[in-house]
Amino acid sequence: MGEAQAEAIAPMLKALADPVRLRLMSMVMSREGAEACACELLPAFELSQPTISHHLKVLHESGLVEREKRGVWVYYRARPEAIAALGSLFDSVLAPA
Amino acid sequence: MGEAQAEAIAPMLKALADPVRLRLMSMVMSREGAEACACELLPAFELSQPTISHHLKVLHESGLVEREKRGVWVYYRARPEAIAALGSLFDSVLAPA
DNA sequence: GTCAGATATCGACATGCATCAATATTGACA
DNA sequence: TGTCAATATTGATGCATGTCGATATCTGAC
Repeated sequence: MGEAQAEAIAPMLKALADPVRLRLMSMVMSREGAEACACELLPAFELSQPTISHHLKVLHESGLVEREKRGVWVYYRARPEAIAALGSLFDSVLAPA
Repeated sequence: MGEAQAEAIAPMLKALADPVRLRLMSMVMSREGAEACACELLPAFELSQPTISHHLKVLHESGLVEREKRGVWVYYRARPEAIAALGSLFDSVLAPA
């Protein structure tokens, strides 16, 4: 794996490498259509609303989820391309030679 | 995914979520027997020896690699259990419902 | 237009992290 | 025993990050 590829993928791993964001991502993936409203996610944590908003922003900026505002609510949906990129990372890097 | 499981897996992702460590892990996996000598890894980076030693320590403490000293050299080998744990993470968390 | 609720941003704080130079440790060998 | 090479540890520094309270922004309803 080249330096450029490593620099490209590391941010996605970094976004997932936090227990809160891992659970957020898991919750999003488990919803119908891999989509969840921020209002459903917040009550699952004993953290402040700004903190959850921050974590969702990190997931969004890493490309793992996309954001869509519907009225007052904001929905986060998993981006299949990003998931696929992580999958191929495992195939190419974490599979024994 | 529960809070406990997230807290358990996040450190392994965190260990991988650095470009240098991702390349180190990739290099280890690509060697015969998924094992590499620290002396082969160091020259591949334009980083100081202590820095590479530090990154290898992080990979080791996360459980991704094991360490074996043979004479003056230290060999790092991938731990299949850890790789498998990451694989099942993707199956259970990053697969759409 | 005002109000209430959902979400985001800001500013601050403490902690963690990547990196290095300097030094210590370890092991082979003469 | 003494030296050299490989690796680890220490201490320091600058930067990133997780968290919060306070506040701002947006949107629908009245």
